[in-house]
Amino acid sequence: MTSDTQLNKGILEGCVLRLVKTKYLCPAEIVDAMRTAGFAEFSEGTLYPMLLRLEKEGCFETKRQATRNSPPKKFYRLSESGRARLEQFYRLWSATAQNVAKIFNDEE
Amino acid sequence: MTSDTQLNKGILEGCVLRLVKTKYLCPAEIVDAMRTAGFAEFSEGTLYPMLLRLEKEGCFETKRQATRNSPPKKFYRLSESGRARLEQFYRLWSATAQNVAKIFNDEE
DNA sequence: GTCAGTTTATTGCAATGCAAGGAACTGAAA
DNA sequence: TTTCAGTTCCTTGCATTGCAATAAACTGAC
Repeated sequence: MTSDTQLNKGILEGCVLRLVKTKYLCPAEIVDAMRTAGFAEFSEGTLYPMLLRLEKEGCFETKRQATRNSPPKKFYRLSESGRARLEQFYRLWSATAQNVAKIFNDEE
Repeated sequence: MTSDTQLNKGILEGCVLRLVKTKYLCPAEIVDAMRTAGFAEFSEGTLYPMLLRLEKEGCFETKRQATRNSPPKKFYRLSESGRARLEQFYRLWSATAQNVAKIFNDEE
């Protein structure tokens, strides 16, 4: 495990929550969006356990959709409880980013 | 463990490295500075293991100073190798912060 | 029915925050 | 000298999450 991974803890989850805030996305679309945003290494090995965890906690509404040539895809969108969690994350993220800025922008 | 804790992973370490970039600080001073910056819950239970870890990896120059009424204090300042680690953290932090901004500032 | 391709799911490990508790050092009091 | 209180330093153990690796399940085509 690289030390890069540690910094991601909590952040990736917050971003995924944000991505499905208003529209249903399937895992492949989430991975795409994360990579496009700059999380180039974001993988399904990270996403699936995360989705399962969050779903167990009631953060999603899900639906399945048939496809050609593969098992039906599962789509995720934020539930009410997920929305609360997203807001909590963003508050914490904003505060943390400000704290870091304070420390790094200090003179000397 | 609260979920808050996860977001801190890696970030606290980067901040501590920054604090001792140019001057020797003892643990109590580091805790003070972290709390002042907004990490209100930052504790010695977090700091000491971190200092030991980073010292083992050669990130610090240290010195001891006698005190009244207590064991000698230990002071920490960044070494060359610590400086490299600090820079690596900050690059990663900046990139990550930008990625998060991309995801959260997207329309809709 | 078997096979290849795609999607979903599971298992296990590594790293770090942090609580809890303990050890060590000092000066003063007894 | 011994004990005590105060302060500082250190250690142990657990919880959480990212992520690699692997397996399972579903589908259409041959």
